[in-house]
Amino acid sequence: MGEQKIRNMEEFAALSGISRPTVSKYFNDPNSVRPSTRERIEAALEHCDYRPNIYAINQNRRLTKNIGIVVPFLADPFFAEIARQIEQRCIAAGFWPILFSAHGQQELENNILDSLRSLKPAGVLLAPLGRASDRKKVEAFCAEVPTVLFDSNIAGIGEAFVGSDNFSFVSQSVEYLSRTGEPPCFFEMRTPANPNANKRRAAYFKTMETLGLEPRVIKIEGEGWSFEEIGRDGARRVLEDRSLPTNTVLCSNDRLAIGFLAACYERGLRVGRGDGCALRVASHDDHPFSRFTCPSLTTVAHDYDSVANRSVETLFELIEGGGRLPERTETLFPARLVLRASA
Amino acid sequence: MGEQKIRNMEEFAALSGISRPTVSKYFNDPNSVRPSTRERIEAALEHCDYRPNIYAINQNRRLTKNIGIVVPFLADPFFAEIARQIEQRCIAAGFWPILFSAHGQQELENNILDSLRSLKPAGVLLAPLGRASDRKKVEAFCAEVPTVLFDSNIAGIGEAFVGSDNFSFVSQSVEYLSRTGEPPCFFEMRTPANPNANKRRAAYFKTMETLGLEPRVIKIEGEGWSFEEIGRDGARRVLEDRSLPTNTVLCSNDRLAIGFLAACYERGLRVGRGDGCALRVASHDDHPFSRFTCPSLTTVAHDYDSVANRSVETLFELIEGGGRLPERTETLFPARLVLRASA
DNA sequence: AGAAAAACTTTACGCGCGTCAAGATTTGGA
DNA sequence: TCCAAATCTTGACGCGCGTAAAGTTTTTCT
Repeated sequence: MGEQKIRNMEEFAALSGISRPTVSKYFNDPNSVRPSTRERIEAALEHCDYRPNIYAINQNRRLTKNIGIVVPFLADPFFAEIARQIEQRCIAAGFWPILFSAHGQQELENNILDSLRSLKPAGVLLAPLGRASDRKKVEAFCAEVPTVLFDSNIAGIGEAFVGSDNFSFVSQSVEYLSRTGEPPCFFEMRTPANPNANKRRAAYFKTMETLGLEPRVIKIEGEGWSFEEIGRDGARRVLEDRSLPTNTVLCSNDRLAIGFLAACYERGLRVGRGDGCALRVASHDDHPFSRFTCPSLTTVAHDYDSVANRSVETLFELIEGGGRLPERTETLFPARLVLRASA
Repeated sequence: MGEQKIRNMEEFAALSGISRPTVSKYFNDPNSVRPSTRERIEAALEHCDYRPNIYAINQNRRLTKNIGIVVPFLADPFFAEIARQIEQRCIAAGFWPILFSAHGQQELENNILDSLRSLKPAGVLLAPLGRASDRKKVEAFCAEVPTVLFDSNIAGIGEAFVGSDNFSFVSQSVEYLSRTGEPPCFFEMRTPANPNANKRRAAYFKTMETLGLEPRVIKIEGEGWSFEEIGRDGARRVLEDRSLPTNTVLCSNDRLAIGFLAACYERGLRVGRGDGCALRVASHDDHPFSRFTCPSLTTVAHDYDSVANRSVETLFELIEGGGRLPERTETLFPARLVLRASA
């Protein structure tokens, strides 16, 4: 291969002995041509590495095969991991995924949406920043481009939402902790970036009420996406003040918990469920690093696979349906308690 | 804005009262037209949100404004962070960065290179997988597309390399550790994924020799990019066997060290430089999580900023030079020792 | 074997923009 | 004020491919 220099489909068609429109048909769907024709084209492809010009292709299609994937913060391995899974599924389905991260900034999220408009994607999978999102711009975008939201919901925006069931997360952690020791207080940011945090707080109240226990929430200061640092600094203060109402802390998410554990370690507080332990700490997300914390973190896991799968499936349905779904569905997957050493 | 529906540059030109070729000129470089003309065009842009069709643009350019960014493993926050910095610099310079991750797999890296060829990028910033890379394919790619390697070097491939100076990393850590306690043994994977690991081992030998100390290397088993797990499992074995030759361990990189610390914690070994500590552990990279380990990790930091900056600058020079540089340069930035609690 | 169906070839146009050439207009400087 | 330089307009072609229409060949099925 690589002998000839083919400049366009015309030349390639001549080389293969098949007419250009048929070759074009082949590249759109290899199964749409007769097997014997397909063989001749593929034989020709062995002799040169011709590939159709994607810009010319996309210019003449109303819709491209591009799929935009937008996450709020790619430096969080949680998003990197789910983006990876989504990416692979799009490729397997013959689409061209393009990954974007807003890096926690509204301005960047807006720029990404603008870029995506230019790309004329067949569809977009969007995990919005949440509180920091420019709601109107996201809404306007979703009205133009077939979009499925994932991870973080914005009511009424996008053709569908797929995510994890925050109530399932929190009810499991709260029930487990209450059953095996002191009921937990809830440790979170005062102004969380992500709307899931609000749902988790609500679920905490609800579950504590159901169990007949008194809820206690600790709100810490901090802005942005440096959750570990915010969690550590907040924990330092709480431990300094000795203001923890219980010996059991349920963090809103694993990244805060990672910071909490760091603060505990600094103060020489032993965390875990053993006898010599001063505290139990648990959390939610099953962050990729949570199995390597000290102690390893008891948490509640997202069903990554299902969320990625269903997000992509829903987007494909949306694309096949011409960009609209009969109604906006919200799919929530239950979580799974992961017992480790910290609680 | 958003009143009119503009379908192409022809219509937009009519609306703005400027001829289409001049409008085209404006979009290629707003400063290439007379200020009064620019104002009229930009006034028209207020009334409608016209943007040129990028596919039509790129079809008629030999080179696009795209820049490919390829990293080996995006779920590693180190790469996410450096990709972010590179991305922002490209955008600031008017380019379109497109981010790809090989997710540790050769097949994916090859696919990415194929995709990039189709994108006709102005240039590519490539951090190759390293040992797992398909050397010939990477070489063939770099011969076609102006490419700057970063982070991980492959001798002779690409127009330039920009990365960190592994000798600087290791000499600083070894000297510090030897000066303040027992000299370190070197903890690494037997078959490291990344060529930097080999350079670090060599630097360890060299530095130990210079200091007149006997080098001791611990090689652990494991394949792939789950370094934390590999490090933890390797450490478990070493601690179980009591086969550590010294009380000071220098890990090849932070992710191995994170696993090492987890294993120490499991066994109740106190890590740090204090009196009650059984072990000192240090490492290299200043991974974003290394400040939140227990104890926080003494490490040697990449000069992220300089590496990102110089990579991008070098690529821009390459692009301006028409895709070739006078000679292949290798730029190595020194590292910076970061003292924390673990050593 | 014959006819209908399927797949192909030929021819041609259009997509939206880059870019060139020739001529008209505006600008800046003496 | 006048001229050269800079900038603009007009008109036209080409990029590589999608896609439609009309006619031809091949396949499939009875």
